[in-house]
Amino acid sequence: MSNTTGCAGISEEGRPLRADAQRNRLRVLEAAEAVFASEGISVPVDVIAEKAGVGVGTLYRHFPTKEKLFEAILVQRLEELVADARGRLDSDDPGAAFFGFLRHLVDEVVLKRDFILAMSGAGVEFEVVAADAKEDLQSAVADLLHAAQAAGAVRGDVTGAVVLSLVGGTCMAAEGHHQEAAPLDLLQIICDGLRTGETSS
Amino acid sequence: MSNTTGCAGISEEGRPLRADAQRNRLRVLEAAEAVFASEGISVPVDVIAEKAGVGVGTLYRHFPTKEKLFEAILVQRLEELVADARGRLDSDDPGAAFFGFLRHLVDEVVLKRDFILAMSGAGVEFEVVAADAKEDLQSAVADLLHAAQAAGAVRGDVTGAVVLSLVGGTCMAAEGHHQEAAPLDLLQIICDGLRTGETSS
DNA sequence: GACTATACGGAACGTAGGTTCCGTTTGTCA
DNA sequence: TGACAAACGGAACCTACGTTCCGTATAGTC
Repeated sequence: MSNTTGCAGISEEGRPLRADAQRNRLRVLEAAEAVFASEGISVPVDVIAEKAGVGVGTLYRHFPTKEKLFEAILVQRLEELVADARGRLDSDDPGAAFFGFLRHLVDEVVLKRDFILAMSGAGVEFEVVAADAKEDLQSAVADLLHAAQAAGAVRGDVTGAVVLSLVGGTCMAAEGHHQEAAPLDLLQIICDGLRTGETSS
Repeated sequence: MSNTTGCAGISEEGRPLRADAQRNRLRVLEAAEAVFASEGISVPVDVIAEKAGVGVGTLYRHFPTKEKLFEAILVQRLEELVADARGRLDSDDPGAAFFGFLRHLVDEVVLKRDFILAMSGAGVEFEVVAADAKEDLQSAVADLLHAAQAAGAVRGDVTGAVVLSLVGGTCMAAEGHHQEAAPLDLLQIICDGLRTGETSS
């Protein structure tokens, strides 16, 4: 909600941004998105600045902190995911909608290595608080889940948090053991586990 | 195999260690184990040294590098796990043996936050090569898995790598979303997914 | 075209953490 | 007990990285 990405054109205090500033802000965001996705959150800011074709000073003019920059990207991504999830809510096959979204989620996260790491606080130092956006995602997933449960496509004893953890874990695992286990294979098993009737032994 | 832990008593070149050196080496290992487990791999070495009651110089006398120190611990843990897995191999209920080991694995890893992180290369900078030990674990898990599959307790289309990734992911996920999703709940679902007959849609 | 607020670049700063160095201490052996 | 190699401690060093500062460049406006 809180204009973190800046809606590209207006500065923090309402003053309109100069044209070059607007351009650079965008460049930084794009570069950061690409670099974070491919290298992870721990890339030095210089790398981002260079890729964006600006100096670090410029980067810091737009984002007070590396963490804030990352948060801006994170929020944007989470919002996209939420939109996607909401779009599936009025499907007439809630089970397919739910599992389809999980697949989408995994695809997305695997492509953008960075942000699961952040969401799970793996980077340790990063305690990003894109809290609003995160909660939105959680509630959207919970909605999908409940619909799927109501339709009998998913066991009743799981929560949205559990689902998100499972998917997150999958992505993180896939991240590490590079080729060995394809993320979608892992997801398949999890989905099967979610489908099963209640807990066995 | 390759005496990374040092068998406490003999130095790299075969010379016997002085009594105090022997003692300190052990203290460092113990302190490191505890600290890595509770704080993660990124704790400063000073912390470990302090906890061990030695200076950093001493620490470095025994382990040429922070990474090597960690590797020593890692190898030890992996060996324990392998032993545990092997001990379950001659059970007369291969399914229970397999799932029991997974549960043990999760318990262990959750307690020692550090080493899944390392195994999955999440720390980014850490590219620990406890390769031998890791392969041992993989093969032990594969053995358990195959027995369970032969007994019809586990679906046939999964590999040891997949299982390890799933379990690893579970632990990492549980690590992040602290209370929200208990690791054993997550594991339960994964186990159910592994039990199911072959892949559905 | 001139003026000024805005923005830029990148050198410089501060800190954190891994590693090394070396003067001091201590175990071992005769 | 004396001598000496082995080991110790921790200050100092070095590098990496986030962040700040300030002199320079430039978009917007009259």
